[in-house]
Amino acid sequence: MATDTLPTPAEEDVPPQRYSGLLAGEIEARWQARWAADGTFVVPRTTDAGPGGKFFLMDMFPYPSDAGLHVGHPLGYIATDVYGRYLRMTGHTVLHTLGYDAYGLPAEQYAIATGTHPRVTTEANIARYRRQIGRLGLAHDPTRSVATTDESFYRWTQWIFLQIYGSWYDETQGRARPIRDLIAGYEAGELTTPDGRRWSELSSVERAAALDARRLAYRSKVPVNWCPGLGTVLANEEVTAEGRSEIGNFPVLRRELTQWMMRITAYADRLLADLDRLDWPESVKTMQRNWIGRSEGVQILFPVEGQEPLEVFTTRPDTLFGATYVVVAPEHPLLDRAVPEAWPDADLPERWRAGEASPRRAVEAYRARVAAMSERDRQAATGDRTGVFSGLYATNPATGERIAVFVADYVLAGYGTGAIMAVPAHDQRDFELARALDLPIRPVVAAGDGRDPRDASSWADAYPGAGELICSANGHVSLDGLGVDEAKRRIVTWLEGEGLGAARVTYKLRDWLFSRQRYWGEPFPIVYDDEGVAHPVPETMLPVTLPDVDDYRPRATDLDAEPQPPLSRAEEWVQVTLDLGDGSRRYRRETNTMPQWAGSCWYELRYLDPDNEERFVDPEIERFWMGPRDGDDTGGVDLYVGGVEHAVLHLLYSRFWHKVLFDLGQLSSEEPFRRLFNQGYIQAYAYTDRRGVHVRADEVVERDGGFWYHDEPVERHYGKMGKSLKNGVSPDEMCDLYGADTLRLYEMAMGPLDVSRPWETRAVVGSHRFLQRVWRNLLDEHTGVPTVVDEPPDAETDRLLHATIAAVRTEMEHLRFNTAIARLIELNNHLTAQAAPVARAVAEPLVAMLAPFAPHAAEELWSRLGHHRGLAFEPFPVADPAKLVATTVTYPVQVAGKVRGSLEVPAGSDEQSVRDAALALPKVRRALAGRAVAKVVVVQGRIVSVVPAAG
RNA sequence: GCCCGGGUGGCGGAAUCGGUAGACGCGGAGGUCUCAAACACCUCUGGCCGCAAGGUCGUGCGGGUUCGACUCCCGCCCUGGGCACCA
Repeated sequence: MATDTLPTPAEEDVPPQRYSGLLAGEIEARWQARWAADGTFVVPRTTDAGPGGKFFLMDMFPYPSDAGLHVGHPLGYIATDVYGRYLRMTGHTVLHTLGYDAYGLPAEQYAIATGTHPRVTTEANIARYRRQIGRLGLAHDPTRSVATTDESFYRWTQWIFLQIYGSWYDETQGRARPIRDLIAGYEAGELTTPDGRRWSELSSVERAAALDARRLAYRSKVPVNWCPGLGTVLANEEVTAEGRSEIGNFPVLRRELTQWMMRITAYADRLLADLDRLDWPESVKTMQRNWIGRSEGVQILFPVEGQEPLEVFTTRPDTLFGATYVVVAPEHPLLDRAVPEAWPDADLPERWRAGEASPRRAVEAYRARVAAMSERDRQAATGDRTGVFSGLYATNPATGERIAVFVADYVLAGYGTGAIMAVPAHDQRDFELARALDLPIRPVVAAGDGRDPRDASSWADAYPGAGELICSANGHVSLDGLGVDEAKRRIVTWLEGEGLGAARVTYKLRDWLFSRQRYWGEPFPIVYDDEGVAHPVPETMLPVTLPDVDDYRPRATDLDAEPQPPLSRAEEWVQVTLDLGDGSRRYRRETNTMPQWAGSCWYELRYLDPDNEERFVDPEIERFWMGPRDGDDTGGVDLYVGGVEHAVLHLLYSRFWHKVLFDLGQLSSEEPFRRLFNQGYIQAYAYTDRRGVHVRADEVVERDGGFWYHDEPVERHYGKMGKSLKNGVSPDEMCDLYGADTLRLYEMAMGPLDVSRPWETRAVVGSHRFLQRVWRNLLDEHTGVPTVVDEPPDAETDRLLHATIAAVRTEMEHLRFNTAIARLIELNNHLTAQAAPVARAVAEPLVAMLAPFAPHAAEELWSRLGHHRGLAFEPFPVADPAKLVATTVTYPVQVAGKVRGSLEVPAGSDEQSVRDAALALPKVRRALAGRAVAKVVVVQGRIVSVVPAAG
């Protein structure tokens, strides 16, 4: 817009000391400089908080993107800052800082596109974030702001990796232990090696393998999303629905590759159980519970002709008599060795054979087809059930029947045992395959929904519900007539007695794929010897620094080649001569890097002790800030605020690392985050013209019930704020226009913290006007001199002040900043309406209460009111209980449930006098219209309800 | 499909041990100031009927409990999010 070409309006019209955006900007710069110079918010490296206690306050740290901030980003940061400032004013020692999650893909992709080193991009982005966030006046400790890309930080990320690598999970003790205990256990014969041989009989390579089999960080061949075009594996969310890479649109295949894994599944039960001890939103706990996916079932052995018995997992052992076939996952190892060369029977149904000449060919074709599909495709294809006969037969251990073993993609290799007993009558998926391949369906639970309980031929779907067991007896056990739960118990008892099965708990949670074929991440502190055995890099040699390379691109190779991470081409770095205790030898470094989650798994700990060069965190300091408080407390950060998008991954991974470190005696706290709060998001309207192209949202006007862009009608929708929708608003713009204090106040006033809401730039002026009015009530707008008087306030104002203090304190404690602000506005509106000089005894508490929200303006007012010490550590006002007691009470009076009048009586009036006064009200008498009074309800201090007689 | 949230004026929201629905803010209308505009300030602002006094309807929909229901109970509808072949 072209305002800058118009004559400047007469500035002298505006009083020089009016609280304008310009003045706010000047004040803010001044106070920020003073806080920085005085080190106001630097937290001493203390382990003594004094009588007020300590508080460790944290935000989820940002990834510094090149797009910079929009006004939605700092919502949580402002909220924690407001709360932190309140806590300081109520005597707490507050630890609050902000670091940067600086490894990540965008910087790497920018490097691929432009050749700029990711470190250059990242550092520039961090600097920009610091400047933008700094303008908001957040009371962070600047000396504790870390970045995950700092050598002094990732050195300890690598160190923690080595701790995990150097540990195993002792199931009997339910905790991680150092690997040397495992070696001792193997040596002493207390623990059996994977293949059962004695430790002393194993070669060095075999010993390494025996240890790797139980390490918490281990290498394994796992199916991954392999993208040959990009030369890397991809995360599921980087693969499109069409099974191609989001970037470049290359085909993505499922492929088994050797990758680093973290044995998070060892912690499944503790990660689940300890959720109950955390003060987290119930929704996040539920998501984690679902993700961990504990289910109790039974593992049952099905004998297979000519083979080892097949183990299946089921949660419905009660339906064992209805198992008419068995299904194994396409990846099941049984298929690698046991599939026969020829069909066992000449007259097999055509559909079982999939048109192939032999089971081996049928299974191979099926496996190849499944392997070519992405996980997504595989799950999308639920409509058409497919499967082939393996040529093998098993025996149902309950009925003794010979039943066929099928291969079908709906059975997943990674869950349970990768094999199921199919009960088509009572499982929908089994039912569908049975219908598709014409397999027998035998009901064993009587359906109570009207269908024929004994003949499934007319059923439209499976019956998964409860009911009475039928057709479920052999010579040794009978379930007939039992309910599902009782039948489960009885069959399990029988199976266990026969040695055919055992109760087992299974989890959906999988081990964590921890390596990436990328450049911009933490190198693994691992080297390999000539035999391919992995060795940890000694702690004293950390960090293993990330070398420079000239090409950040993962190498595009042919389909079958192993991926070549960018680091593999840094030959001088890869080849290393080390003395690991047996003399100098040549080793090759691990060339994968860690995933972006690594740094965020432990950054809260580094905030505590960022300069420590001896340890990742000093134990005393960790105990002080994060240690458990009482019997069942887990310890952890006192309040962690961030978006709900991290409900599962980040918050599960960091819990896992924390627990490992706790088990190893490195930490006193059992959980990283004692209390979690999810803030909502700020979203924004976006507008498209009739071509569907986004137009600049800040140039759209609302008129005649529609939206217009340069006199063209446009359509409005709602979405994320950002460049692509042309609806971004930066905090800088708001600071320029109104000042940071206004922006802070607006973001806190627009709604409860946990609720998402639309941004509305034109509404920001409301918060600005409020500050302007406070300013005008306390200072002369022309001279800037305080106008407050030392006389005491009138009784009404005094009561309102104390009621406000009490209310604001309550709201602040509960993070309800929007209603706290509303109370402050009400108090100030009252002062405005009085149109008289404000008493100092009101002005000062008002300024102090404003300080958490608008710290710069509050400091400025505080100082102009004659205080030389800053406001940051001034005590928050305390309400005088004597002044909270009202002298009169106003009762609304209802007649027949409708409010007809109101009644003011002295506080403490007895019920009888309230009732009499209410009935005497003319409006009440009129509403009664001559009817008799059946009953009068008087709720002390609340309401009077008059019930007229019927008729 | 399963599991969590959430539906209140034109808009963001307030009020839930059941007790005057719409605090506070935006927007809107009118006014003051100004040559004028912007800023600022003042008044009004849920719908309908009414000159007014007042009446009446009203918290997604339909029932219920109660002197009294946004709040509790039953049955729906809509919507945001998470998970999704987990045997």
